[in-house]
Amino acid sequence: MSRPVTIRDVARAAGVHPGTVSRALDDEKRALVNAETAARVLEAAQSLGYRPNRIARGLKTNRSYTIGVLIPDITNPLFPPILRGIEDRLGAAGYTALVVNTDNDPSRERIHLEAMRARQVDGFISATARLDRELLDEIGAGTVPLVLVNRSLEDRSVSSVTVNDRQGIGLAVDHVVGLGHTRIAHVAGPQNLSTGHRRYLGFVAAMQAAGLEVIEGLVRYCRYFTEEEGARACAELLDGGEGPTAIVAANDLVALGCYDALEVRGLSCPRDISIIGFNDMPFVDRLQPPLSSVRVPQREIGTVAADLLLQSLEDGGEAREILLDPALVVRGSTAPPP
Amino acid sequence: MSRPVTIRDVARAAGVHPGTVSRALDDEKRALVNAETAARVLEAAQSLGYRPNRIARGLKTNRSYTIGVLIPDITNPLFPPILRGIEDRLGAAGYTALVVNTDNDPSRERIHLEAMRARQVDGFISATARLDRELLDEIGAGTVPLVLVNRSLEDRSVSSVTVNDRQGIGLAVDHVVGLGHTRIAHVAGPQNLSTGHRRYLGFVAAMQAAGLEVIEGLVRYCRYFTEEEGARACAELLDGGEGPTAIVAANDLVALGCYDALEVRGLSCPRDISIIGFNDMPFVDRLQPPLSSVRVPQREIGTVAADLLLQSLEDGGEAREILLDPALVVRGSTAPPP
DNA sequence: CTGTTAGCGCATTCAT
DNA sequence: ATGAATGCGCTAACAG
Repeated sequence: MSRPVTIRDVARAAGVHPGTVSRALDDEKRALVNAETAARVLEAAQSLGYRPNRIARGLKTNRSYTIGVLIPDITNPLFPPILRGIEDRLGAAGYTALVVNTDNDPSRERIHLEAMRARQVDGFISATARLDRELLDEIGAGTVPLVLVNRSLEDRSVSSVTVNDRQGIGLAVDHVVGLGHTRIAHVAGPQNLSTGHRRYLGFVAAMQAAGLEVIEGLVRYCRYFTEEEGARACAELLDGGEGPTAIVAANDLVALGCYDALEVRGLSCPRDISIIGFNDMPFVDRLQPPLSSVRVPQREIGTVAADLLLQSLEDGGEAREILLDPALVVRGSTAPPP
Repeated sequence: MSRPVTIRDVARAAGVHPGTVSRALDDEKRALVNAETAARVLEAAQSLGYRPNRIARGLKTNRSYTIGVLIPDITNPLFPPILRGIEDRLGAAGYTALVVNTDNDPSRERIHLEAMRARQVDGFISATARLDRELLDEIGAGTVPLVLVNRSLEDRSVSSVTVNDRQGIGLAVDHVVGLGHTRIAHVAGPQNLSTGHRRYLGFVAAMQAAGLEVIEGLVRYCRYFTEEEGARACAELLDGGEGPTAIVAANDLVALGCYDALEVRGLSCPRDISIIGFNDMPFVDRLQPPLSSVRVPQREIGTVAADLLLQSLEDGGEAREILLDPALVVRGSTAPPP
């Protein structure tokens, strides 16, 4: 069981000093070394099957070329494309992603954050809904860059990439308004989550902009972004007696819950009530009826977040907030009011 | 910008030697040190905000507590639950996952594998369809344990966890047979992928076991596990003139393609033709009609794979192959023949 | 029980 | 252009 070959083995084989090998193997410093010698070293390294130990290098250079990625739950269809975007960009730049699921649980977050810091990650990308402010400060206090995904901080102290929720909900509202709806309901997300809250605010703003009243009782709140909560909140809505003709759901999962609530009451979408979601998750085009939704460029969110991080890794520049544009996707779940 | 606090800072603060600090901070070796001293060290570490550098430790101990996870594409709904299972189990054991997407592209695989080895991962979990045999040997030759997910090697030389494809397809075939079908078709997956091939073999075996003939022309092959290929192969099937009454699809995506092909021809599922998928992906229960499928315990695949790896990390035991049981899930896409 | 010493593999001074 | 020496932060073997 042969011990892995080190830079010293290569040095011995090439008949030079380890320091020289280090230089010859470094693209940046190859110039400092005689071309012949360099060639000899390269060849020796090749034939010995030398593999640089980045860990050891990291100890010296204080760079692990590793990025910590915090995700609430990769099982939520929203996150795979984001992670894919992150990973692609990071990989292209020679970085690798350490990925963890936090379930938005502060104690899990803390543990994972600690574990990643201990592994000397060069930066963090967090897609968690609410990284403890305390934890954030802890990170910010250090020199480890951080990029937030799908949320931002009020004080703009850290970089973030988010989709323009307000605009997105505006698209949704304008769409159903254009269809002729006036009694428009909002099944809102959790208000302690920035996306949930911003979408709610966007709904109110869009309604006002359209000259429509936000009817009391036509806004109901989910405690989580789940189908169950969507169904529960939608049931409340339908039992409220205000008779909405369209529902703007805080996201697609919630919209699915609305489908269920309608079905239980024997109502038909879109004949009786139109429903529009948010996120345009995979396969919502195959539901019955196909769900109209607001598409968010998920993969792009990931690539942009990675770019932002890589950049601040290079120049340590200051925090930037990127806002991405959503797009309306009209399918079969929205139609003119009965 | 204060330099991070090291074990030596702690030693100085506690008035002891760095070696002692190292011991006091190690749960396993705390016993070797005076309780009072240990307490003093702990306190000093605490108040200085000491964070051990696992990278440095790894250099010494040759363990990174990091596992490389190779996935074809996290965007494929099959993989998030598996990754989640892996990550949960790994995290509980103090390990963190380095995750990459390979797209089953050998050159990407090689690059990523190299990058992870350079980071001294303690082991690999690969969910890729076909890790180059050469690469495999390269890994196997080293001392880095490897667990394969969703595939195994003919020679059983490396550990793997797979679902019993043969049994799963048997469940599907028996189900439609029980419904009264006899003209049963198989829209098969790529035969160069072990899952695709095993399911095909399983189909043939199950048909024979049921005393049914595998009709020529009622088996069609997809080049990839995608909806497009499913639609294409299913179209071939329908145009073949053999008039199947049931289709056993190699996986859910392929089954979705079959839905499309039927629709194009104005055929109704399940009235004209029954369709059953494989994998039971998220949301297939919400399709129109809800897809009957064979459920594979995806998350469990992940946890078992992680367990296998952790175990071989501990005792270096030999390769084990774990076969997990699938389960039939009957929904609306299967019914008696017309 | 604790201090000493050495060294993991590498990059980087400083000499030469 | 290359060799020598040093140390990143930590653990392990050995003294004492």
